[in-house]
Amino acid sequence: MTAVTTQCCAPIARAPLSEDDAADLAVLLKAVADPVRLRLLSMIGSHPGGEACVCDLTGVFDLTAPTISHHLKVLRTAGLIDGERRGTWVYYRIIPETVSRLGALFTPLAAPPAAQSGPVDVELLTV
Amino acid sequence: MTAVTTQCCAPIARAPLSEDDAADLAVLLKAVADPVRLRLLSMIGSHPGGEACVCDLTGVFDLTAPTISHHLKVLRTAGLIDGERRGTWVYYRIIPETVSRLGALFTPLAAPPAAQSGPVDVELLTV
DNA sequence: CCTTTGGATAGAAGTTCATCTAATCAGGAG
DNA sequence: CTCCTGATTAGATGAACTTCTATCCAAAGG
Repeated sequence: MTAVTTQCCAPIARAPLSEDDAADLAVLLKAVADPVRLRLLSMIGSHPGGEACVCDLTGVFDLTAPTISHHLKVLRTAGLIDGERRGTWVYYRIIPETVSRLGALFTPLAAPPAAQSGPVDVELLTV
Repeated sequence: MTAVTTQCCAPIARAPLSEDDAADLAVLLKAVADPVRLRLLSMIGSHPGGEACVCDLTGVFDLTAPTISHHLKVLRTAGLIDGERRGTWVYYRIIPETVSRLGALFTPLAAPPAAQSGPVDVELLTV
């Protein structure tokens, strides 16, 4: 266990964020701060096999294919998903490291109403 | 323990998000998807006593007071912070429940490179 | 080769958002 | 009461974002 142990606050509430870190994280958060992209991310992540074809995604929304393509590109540019063409179709899958980076920002606030049974060990990411 | 136990994926990667849930969460995420608001949140949360006066916040940024006030209002409207006037000054503090709701969305993806020692119990929030 | 289908790119239109200046509200101090 | 300071509200402006249509690229089949 190489992590720093804490039982208090989320990283975001433990020390002031630097200007650079805040700018970095804002880019990442902006990528997921959209209903369509949030649903795309969850559809890709929960798809059997861990990956989803674009053709599985376009039909679900009331949007044109280029719009879906645009949103996938935003997620991809942010490093949240990765895509690969195999033959005719393109498959996307989640990049867990980036997703967990978001979670680590807000999570270790522990349980606010009823505290967890024991102290929670938290990786202190360098963002 | 009334929670569902899992050792796999973040909630966002476990089941497709409904349209309504995605819209709700996008509003919350949009509130934190800004460098200034991210820093405001972390400055308020990490301030001694758990609360910060607006006067502590305005000087740090290269922005006018009304702009800071606007950002604080966005955070407040989203339910991430709460403010109270005491005499001359207004003090803001974090609402941990809302912050942890964000963390719960992305976190339980476990440790991607090296798995945690044991399975992690995760509250399955209804969002 | 030509055609068809899946997907991405280019550019435009409408909307949302961050920021400013100016004006307003709330408490204290003289 | 009047003035000063802390903070918010109102309105305007310019940039960024979401979505569209039209076009283009890539792979597979006839």
